[in-house]
Amino acid sequence: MGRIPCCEKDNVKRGQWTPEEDNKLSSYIAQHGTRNWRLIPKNAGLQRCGKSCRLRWTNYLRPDLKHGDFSESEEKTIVKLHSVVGNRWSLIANQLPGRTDNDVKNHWNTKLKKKLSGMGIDPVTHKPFSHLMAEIATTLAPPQVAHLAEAALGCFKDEMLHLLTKSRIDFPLHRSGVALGYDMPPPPPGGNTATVYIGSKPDDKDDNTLQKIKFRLSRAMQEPDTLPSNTPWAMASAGETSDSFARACNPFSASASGFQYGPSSFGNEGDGSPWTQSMCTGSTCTGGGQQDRLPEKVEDGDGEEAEGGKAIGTESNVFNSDCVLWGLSDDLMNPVV
DNA sequence: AAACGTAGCAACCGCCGCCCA
DNA sequence: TTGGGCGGCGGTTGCTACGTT
Repeated sequence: MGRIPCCEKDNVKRGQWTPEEDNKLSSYIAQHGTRNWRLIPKNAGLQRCGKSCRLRWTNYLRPDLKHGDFSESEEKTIVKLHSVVGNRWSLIANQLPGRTDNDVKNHWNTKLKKKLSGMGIDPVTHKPFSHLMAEIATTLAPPQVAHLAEAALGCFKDEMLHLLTKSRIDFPLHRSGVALGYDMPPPPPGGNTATVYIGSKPDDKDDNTLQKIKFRLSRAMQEPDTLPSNTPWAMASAGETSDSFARACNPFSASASGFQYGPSSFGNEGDGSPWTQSMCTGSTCTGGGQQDRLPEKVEDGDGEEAEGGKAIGTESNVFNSDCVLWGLSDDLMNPVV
């Protein structure tokens, strides 16, 4: 069986577009519009697949496209929306005028993911790595916890070493958290520099740092209940001698600035954590079935629930009550615009 | 200066859902 | 009701520029 290819691959050109091709496509679309992508290359005199033309137009040639770096607010929007809808790039791009899904996806994969990881936040679940570990650890018996700690150490060793010793963190940990929409607690004394340098000479610190990480990780795993609440975000001080790693197990606190994850949004499951399963079931918030669908319409003008709402989350529609909490406009919460 | 590694971006691929005959 | 065509989407790949050793 198999699907019929969208065009005869033998006769179509692939790879980079030339300026001539761009001109042909642009001028054809300017005259005739984008009605039938299959016919466009033929009529425009291009030896390209219709799909390729569509992609070139939507991702590059469209006059309303914004080229260049993403602004802080754009990044913030991406992070916000990603935490809700996951990898629904087109949906996210819809909220960023002039940006395409490809742009957003690339920016996420090349920049934002690393930024979040560097902040100790899992870009998939938007939870602090340490909190994830602590959460898992609470379900395990002590011997398993020890194994988990070892395994985690193995998994994250490279990243941690990179972060802690190899190079400077070239984005401001605390402020970047705010910039990305996370509500970041104030930095620890002396740790409020815009660029944080951790460690000086990697070689003589590696072993020592590893030992510290090991110790803190084990402690965090074994004593999740003793973790202080509302303690400062501590990743920036991971190179210090304090129990910063354990403190990092504590997620962000709630405040009025920016968007935030909050217990009220997702139903606190009684562990004192603002994080709940509904937020953390996977990259695309897939709880299964249709749960990852955005509401087609959350509310109409009268505040009356309209039909077609497809909730994200488990019990309640997070969009219904949390627009304000997330600091998102109604437009953002209603992707069908 | 050359080799190698990495990051960023553009483009491709294949699947999916909608529309229409 | 069904099946084909088409556009849209997300994941992945490949190329290029830049940085590091």
